[in-house]
Amino acid sequence: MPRPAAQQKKPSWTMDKAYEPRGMEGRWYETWERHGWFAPADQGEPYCILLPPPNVTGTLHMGHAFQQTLMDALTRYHRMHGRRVLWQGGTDHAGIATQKIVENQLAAAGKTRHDLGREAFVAKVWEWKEESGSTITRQMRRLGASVDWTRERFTMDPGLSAAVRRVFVQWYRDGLLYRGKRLVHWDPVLQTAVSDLEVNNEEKDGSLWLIRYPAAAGGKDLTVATTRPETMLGDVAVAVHPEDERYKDMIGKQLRLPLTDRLIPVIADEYVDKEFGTGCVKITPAHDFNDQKLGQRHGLPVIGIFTLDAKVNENAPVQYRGLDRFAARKKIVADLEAAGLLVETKKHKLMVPISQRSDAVIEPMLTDQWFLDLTRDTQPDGRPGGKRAITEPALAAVRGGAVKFTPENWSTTYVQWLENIQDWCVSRQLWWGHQIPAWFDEAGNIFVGEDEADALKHSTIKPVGKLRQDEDVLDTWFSSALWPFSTLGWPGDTPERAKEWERFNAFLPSSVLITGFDIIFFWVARMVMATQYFTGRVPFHEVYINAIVRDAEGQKMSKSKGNTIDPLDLIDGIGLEALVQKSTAALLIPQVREKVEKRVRKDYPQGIPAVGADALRFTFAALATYSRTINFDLKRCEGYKNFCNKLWNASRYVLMNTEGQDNGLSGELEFSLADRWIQSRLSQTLGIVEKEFASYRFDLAAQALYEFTWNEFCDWYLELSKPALQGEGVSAARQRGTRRTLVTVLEALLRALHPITPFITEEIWQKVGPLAGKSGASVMIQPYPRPSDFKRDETAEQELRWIQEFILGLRRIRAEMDIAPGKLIPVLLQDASKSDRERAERYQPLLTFIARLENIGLLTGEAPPSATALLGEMKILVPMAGLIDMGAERARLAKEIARVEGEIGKCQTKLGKPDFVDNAPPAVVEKERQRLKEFETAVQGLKEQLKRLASL
RNA sequence: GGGUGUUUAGCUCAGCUGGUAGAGCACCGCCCUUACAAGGCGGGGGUCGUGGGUUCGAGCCCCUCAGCACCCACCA
Repeated sequence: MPRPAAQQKKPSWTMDKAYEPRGMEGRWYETWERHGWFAPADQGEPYCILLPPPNVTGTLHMGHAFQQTLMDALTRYHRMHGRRVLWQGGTDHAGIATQKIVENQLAAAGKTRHDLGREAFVAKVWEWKEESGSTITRQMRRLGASVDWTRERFTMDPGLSAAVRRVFVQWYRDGLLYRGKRLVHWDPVLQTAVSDLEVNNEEKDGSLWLIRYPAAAGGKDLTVATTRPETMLGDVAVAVHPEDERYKDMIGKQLRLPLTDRLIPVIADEYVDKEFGTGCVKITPAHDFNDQKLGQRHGLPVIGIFTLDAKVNENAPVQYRGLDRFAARKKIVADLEAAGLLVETKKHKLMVPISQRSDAVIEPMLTDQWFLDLTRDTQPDGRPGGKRAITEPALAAVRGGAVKFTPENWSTTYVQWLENIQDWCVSRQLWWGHQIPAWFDEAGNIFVGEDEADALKHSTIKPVGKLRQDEDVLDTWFSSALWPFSTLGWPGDTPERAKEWERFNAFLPSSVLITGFDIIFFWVARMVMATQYFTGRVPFHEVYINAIVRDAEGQKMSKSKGNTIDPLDLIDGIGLEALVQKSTAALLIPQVREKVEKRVRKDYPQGIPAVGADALRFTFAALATYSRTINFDLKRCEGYKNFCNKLWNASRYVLMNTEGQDNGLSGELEFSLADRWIQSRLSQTLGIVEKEFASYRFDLAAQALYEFTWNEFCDWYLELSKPALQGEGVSAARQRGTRRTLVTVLEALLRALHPITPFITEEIWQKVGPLAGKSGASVMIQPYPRPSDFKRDETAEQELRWIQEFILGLRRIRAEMDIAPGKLIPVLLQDASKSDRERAERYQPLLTFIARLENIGLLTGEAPPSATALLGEMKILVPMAGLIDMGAERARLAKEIARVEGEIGKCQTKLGKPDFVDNAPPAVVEKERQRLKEFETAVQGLKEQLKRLASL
């Protein structure tokens, strides 16, 4: 068959034969960024997403990549819908993490931060930040994240720091920030307080020691049970339950505290559980949260026995001083035993508080700290608005639906935490961070203000001597809590910043926050609290809680397990040796190294193939169900790379057939059935995508696009277009119609896929867009396709279903009868209805081409021995004449009959129940009857065929 | 102790208001057919964790139990 001239010549289309992501991705990203297309448009309804600012110390991990893929998909999707989109990016100064990195560098040189002094040390951290702080933002670019980098912020920027000071001062002046000597979670290694959220409780095997405390004067000795014998040096009482008959007579009497010369009272408190241990509890208010409360109730003294690095201090007998708390424990237990006071040592499982940052065991420690009041019902001076002024609005926002969680049940987690919240310890004994805007005079008076002058101005008292600024800095999350408004220029409602203020009004509240459940308390709740307090607005309308990324087996990814994957290694690929090297480089313990190496070699015998950013992104989208974990499987990722390749090759086909041709941009157009069908299917698909994007079901949106692309566009439409373009006797108008459909459907599909797979769609769109009559520099600034852009056509869908069944029936015969794919076969139609005959006539060229038929005939008279396919009541016969194996066909028919009879049985049972017929909606009953009828017709036809074959 | 999620094919998961159990991967055949072997065509495979209830009808709604996972709190 002669090809059109344009195809015979060297084709002008220039796409490589196989999809190759390397190269195109960097090129396109650079182009997008250079053109400023990530910046919000000047008009349109605002849409804003806040990037959870990654730590400047960080590198991109799978969790980031997943989360950012979803954010970018939404950003691009809404940008293409003509909205004024801001994806606000930036990084977090990450107090402890960052300070530790620089301290470790110093340690390598044998120095500590104290050798440098505060100013020089902080300067050094800034230096490090300028050098290394952009690693993660570079990596985000590789992923395609369309963050507006021109407005990137850092939590220690001057503007954000000003916001931090303003907030601190305002809360202080509103009576919600206070300083006090309180028991806090103390990290003895980092030597700073941490908040309750930064403490993990881990179950450990420990002991329960029973220790006898002798009676001082009369009465009996009491035996206490403790998991921390060393704290006995700070004991101030022994508590028993007031109703405990065993000890009632001892209440109010004195005991001799072993190893010391102190006398302590026996007190009664209902806090004590009679059933646990011995029913006698030693009370150490300085080093236990419960004991502290109890001590306060009873007006007991507080005796701290540890230094800030958790060594025994001068309050203890001299022989224990200077011992580390664990060494002290050993010695004390030994000494008690020697004194005959250790009654028993039992094995005991207990929860040990561990610092998230250093893995050190937390020591409750009495220190001066700043707290944000989240619990008091009234302010100290009785001013109005003090009734949980910060937390109540945050609860109301979620309860009232102003802030909506997806999946919805996370709101329960949020609400329950806020209902039981404790005051937030916001001060940290670090150098890297926002230094607290408070000053002390030499008499210890506190002056709070945005600067020293402001602090003095607002104070009613005269400072004594020189002022000295509080050495401490604020918890990193303090500035993170302000992110929704500090990044938009707050505080700054001044004329010279009018433009910025306009943005503030446009983008606060932001549209949706995408984040992990692990920081609902750390960050989400605190943003709601702070933003409402200072702006009167919620920070965002919706919170989408994304899943945690696990490995293919559902295991948590961790470096020491060796099951982490670097998203960049997926994008670029990595060889086995390089991967082994990289996975083990940071591991210090030889056994762990060995284990990890083994695992890597087993999991990735070939290393990791390069799949490109688009395939990785598509994988994330496809995995993004409402489930709370997703298992990342490399296999799945490779599958989506194949999808990209499929799209690539389909595009090559389209270009091959349309480039340099008359694609019907003008002139007479006639759309074939297939043309109308694929447009209808696309319309339907776009409807699903729209719905699923709106509900954050990225998996379903991705699935709809995947299935349309592969199962409908490629598997059917492209095949159906072949006879239309290559077949003989097809009118020019009709060929134009098909070419027009090829380019318009593909062009729209590329736009539809762009938010998920930005690079490949851009690369192809550059070629396909113009053919579809689109001008514009990039697909990313084109309008997103709408369902109404393509016509739904129910008739075309029905017609095409008939064609598909016709072809599928014949394919099955071909496959099961083992007829070569190229072999032309004759077909006879039996019991064809009028509409069957008309369809067969109308689509004869199409069917002949696709199913490789010799001809289609209508059966007149007796049927020859044939293989049979059913299409409704019609039988499609392939006469056997040398082609068909009779035994195989009999077996095939028998199998099919058995299947249909099974269905008939089910239908009959159902319809045989009066309950069903009488109670089910008539439409359902009718549908069931219809099904039964169809099955009966089918089975009858099949049986006839079987009988005919049997008689031969 | 309080809370949440989860249990569907060999594996990983969909199944949205109850009405004929699906996908990808893996597996088994046939095929290098000029868009694509990173592919095409065909096929096998599930009593939906257990026990009950509601309903004409339950993978889906209610209750029981069990397994798995996570969060918060915590008795020294």
